[in-house]
Parts: sequence; structure tokens; C-alpha cells
Amino acid sequence: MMAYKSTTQDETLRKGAWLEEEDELLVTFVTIFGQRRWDSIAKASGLRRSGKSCRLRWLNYLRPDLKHGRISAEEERIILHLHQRWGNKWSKIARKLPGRTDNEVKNYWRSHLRKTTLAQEQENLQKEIRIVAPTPQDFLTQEGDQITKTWSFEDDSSVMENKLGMSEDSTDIFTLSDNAFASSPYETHLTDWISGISDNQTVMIHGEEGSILDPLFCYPTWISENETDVSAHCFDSLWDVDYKNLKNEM
DNA sequence: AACGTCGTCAACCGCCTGGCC
DNA sequence: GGGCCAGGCGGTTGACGACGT
Repeated sequence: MMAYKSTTQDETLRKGAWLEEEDELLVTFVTIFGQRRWDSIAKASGLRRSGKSCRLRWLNYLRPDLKHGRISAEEERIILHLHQRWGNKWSKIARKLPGRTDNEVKNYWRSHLRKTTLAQEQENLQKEIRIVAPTPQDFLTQEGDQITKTWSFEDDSSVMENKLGMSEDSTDIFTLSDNAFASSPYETHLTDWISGISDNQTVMIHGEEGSILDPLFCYPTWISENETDVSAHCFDSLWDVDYKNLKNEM
């Protein structure tokens, strides 16, 4: 039995593991009152439990639509995928897994998947792919109707070297508005381009070599899980920008 | 057998949010 | 607008069993 410390004001409240009789009583009163007003249920039932405790017991253990048993491989795959996408939004993830609770998902991830995820992140870091987006200068100098879509792959050492020169503060990453191109088509398209990248990828803006602090001439870079993601994202908006209009504005 | 360590998971804690008055 | 309350949420704790030494 767990022995949590009790405070003077709730000394009369029971804590720790639930007894079978308590479960039965709670089920009876939730059936009568419905799944709300947990403080009322706690009082009316005579359970020496807080409303919060009753709610938690019901949601995590007693409600009839719960799936008991091990997380399946498919569920694990979903948890991994959604955690990569949403982070520690356990209740949001749990809503995608019928019969599973946020507590269950959280515990499972911490017990089974955290190590896997950390190892994967390490691996991904080594597989970082650098994508070079067009700069405003490109729009001024290119000829023809469309700018060629190109990207370059750099070896890990040069990427890491570049990363060392950038700010660790992620709030700086998308600050493009304090310069002459504020609200320019370039900035708009760059913003669109960035927002088009899926949630599970991390985007960083690298300053051009030798002018790291100048956000005008920058390289959006994302960390991708694998190279196949490159073909799936991002190449529709920025490269198709109408650079002639931009040229006129500038 | 005894002990230590580790993993699992139920339950609690504290903070936040939204609704109501 | 502000206070209060219920409920939601993510982080943390601690009991307990499994396993290793």
C-alpha cells in the first residue's frame, strides 16, 4: 500500500491503492450521477476519497470502455508517431487510441519507448539533411519563369560546424521581421515554406557563412528522419515564388 | 536465501483553463 | 473584471515484482 504524506486539512481522506469495495461503490455512484461533479460523488458515496481521486480512478481503471492488457505493436507505432509529432501531449495521443488512457500512454512511453526515441534522435542528428532555399538575391539574379529546385547534401562535419555558429535560442529562429524585407513576398513565402514542413521536423535558419546574424540571406534547414521525407515535403511554394514581382518591389 | 537494482504502473501533486456567478 | 470551483493535464512518486549477483 502506498503511503503518501497527508496534510492536516485532508487527514480524513484515504490515499493510496483502491480497495475492491471502494471500486464497487464508485461504479454504483457514477452510474447514478454520471461522469461529472466528482466532489459530489465522493461525498454522496461516503468514499473517503477526494473528487479528483474518484475521477482518476474511474477514468484510468473503472470505466467500461477501457482496454486492459498490453499495448499492441500497432498501438506502439501510433504512440511513437504521434509523440514525435506532438510531444508530451499524452491526452491528445490517448484520444487516438480507443480504450487507452493518457496515464497508460505516458507510462508506456516512459517505460518502453523513451530509450528508443532518444537513440533514434541521435541517429537522426547524424542523418541531418541540409536544404538550401533561395535567397532574395536569387530572385534578383535568376532569369526565366521558374527558379530551379535544388538542394545540397552536406556531410555531418560541415553541418555540425555550421550549427555551432547559430543561436541556441529557438525564439530567434524565425525572426525575419526586423529587416528591410519585412512582409516582403520573400518573407511571406519563406514563412509559408516553413509552415509547410511537417510537425515532426525541426527547422532551423542558418546564417550564411560569414554573416550569421544577417537573417536576409539564410538557409532553412530541417532535420529529417530519413532521406525519403525529402521528396514528401516542401518543394512547391518557395521555389515557385513570382520573383519578378519581388524584383519590382525591391 | 538475502540483498540490491531496475522496470512498471497506479495514484498523487500542482498548475492551468474554462465556466459560472 | 475578478474570484471561485471543477475538471483536465503533464510531471512525479512510491509500491511492488522481476531479475541479477
